[in-house]
Amino acid sequence: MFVKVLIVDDHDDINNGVLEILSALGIKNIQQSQYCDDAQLKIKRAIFDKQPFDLLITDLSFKKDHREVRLKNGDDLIAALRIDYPELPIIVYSMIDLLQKVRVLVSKHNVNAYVCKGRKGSVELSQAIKNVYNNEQFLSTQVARALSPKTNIEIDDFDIELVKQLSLGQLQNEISDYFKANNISPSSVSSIEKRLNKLRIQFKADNATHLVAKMKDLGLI
Amino acid sequence: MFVKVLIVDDHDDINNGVLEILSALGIKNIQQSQYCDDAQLKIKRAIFDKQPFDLLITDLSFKKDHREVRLKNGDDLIAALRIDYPELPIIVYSMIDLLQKVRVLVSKHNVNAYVCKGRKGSVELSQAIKNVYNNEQFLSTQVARALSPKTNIEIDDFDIELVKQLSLGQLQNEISDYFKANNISPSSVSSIEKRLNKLRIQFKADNATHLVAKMKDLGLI
DNA sequence: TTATGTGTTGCGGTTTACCGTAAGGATTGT
DNA sequence: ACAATCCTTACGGTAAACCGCAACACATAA
Repeated sequence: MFVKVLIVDDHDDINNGVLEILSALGIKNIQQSQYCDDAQLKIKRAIFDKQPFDLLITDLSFKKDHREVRLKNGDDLIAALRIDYPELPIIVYSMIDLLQKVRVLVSKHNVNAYVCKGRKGSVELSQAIKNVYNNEQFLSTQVARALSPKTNIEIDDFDIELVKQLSLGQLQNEISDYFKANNISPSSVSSIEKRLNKLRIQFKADNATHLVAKMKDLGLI
Repeated sequence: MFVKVLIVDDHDDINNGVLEILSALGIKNIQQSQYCDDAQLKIKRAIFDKQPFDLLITDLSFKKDHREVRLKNGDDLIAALRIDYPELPIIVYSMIDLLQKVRVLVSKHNVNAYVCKGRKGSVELSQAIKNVYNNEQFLSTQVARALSPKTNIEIDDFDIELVKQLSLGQLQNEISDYFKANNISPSSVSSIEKRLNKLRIQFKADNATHLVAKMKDLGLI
């Protein structure tokens, strides 16, 4: 089993909960961080000390507080770590159960497991740890279909960016200018209208505001 | 100290975390629920059995799953309980740190304490339990100012309802009709425009879509 | 090569949002 | 009672969103 594990979660009680799960699995050397910046430092330092962590369990959402931080959430942390340590086993333990999120983390950042906090969170986390130790992937049942090929990934990064701009109060022609300036294609107002129309149909939204609200609810933007 | 306590939270690890805190305070009789409906039943049953709970600690957000539920979140549970048991001490233990939320729960539903999950969640929860036992209120520092009178409660239920309708894709004249039908005043399109304008200025939003996005981020709608 | 489909762009017309102004009604204070 | 003020409503003009149509570019397949 894993020997040295780092838990990163800003909730102190979850931190403790995870700690218990690890203890139950016989893992002795457990460290915790409530900030992503700290986590990154600890991992670097551990390698420098020739006693690297062999598993990272991290949340995604971190509350802002008085402290200035560089890595503001788990996504940042994972992205930063993957540059230097592509082989470090990572388990995400998060409340977020969006397929899009899982997809990006697993396919883009090679996260080894994605466990959703919830009614059976700790049971699943325990299983995930065992799986990852055996070089197997683990996904919570709610998000298991994230990677199944039949899932229509009809909406792409362009769509996300487009709606995000809308949610920031940008007008369609402002978005068009923005896309032109950033070499994002298509960029014409007409194309933007068309995409939005497609998205409105897809999400059964009556207008742009409705669309933004729905996509925010889904956590897509 | 309290003798019999009910914890309601759908996250099993938090449930365990809270359980530990209670144990540390010497509380022996602790029960848990992962569903609000169950919690309500347990409380009713306990009274029927002449062994009522003397403290409730509950989350607000509950994930949907396969089960049909009547009380879909902590707000529902609290509202339902307050009808029958206005004296039951209630501590809310939630991730939500919105002043508006705290305000409603404390002033409208007489919640005895509001603790935000976070970096010091369990420490604060422990303190909250002690306070409530001594008939004192407790609010996490992040939301303590929720009840301070100087907090401008400029936005009222009308504003919330208005923006919520917008987020549902309703047009301004549809909202006007809706308000007329439900005897909500003011109801004219002109007044709706004016209110929205006020809100846009207040929230520094460029247009309705932007406003909805911002208010959703703040959890106001 | 032509044909066919897909995606991008442009344009005109209609609807809705946005903004200022002004009139009428209700409330408050004197 | 009166005036001052605030709130509600109506209206008109402009900007933006929405919608359908058509032209063009590009790729793929017959």
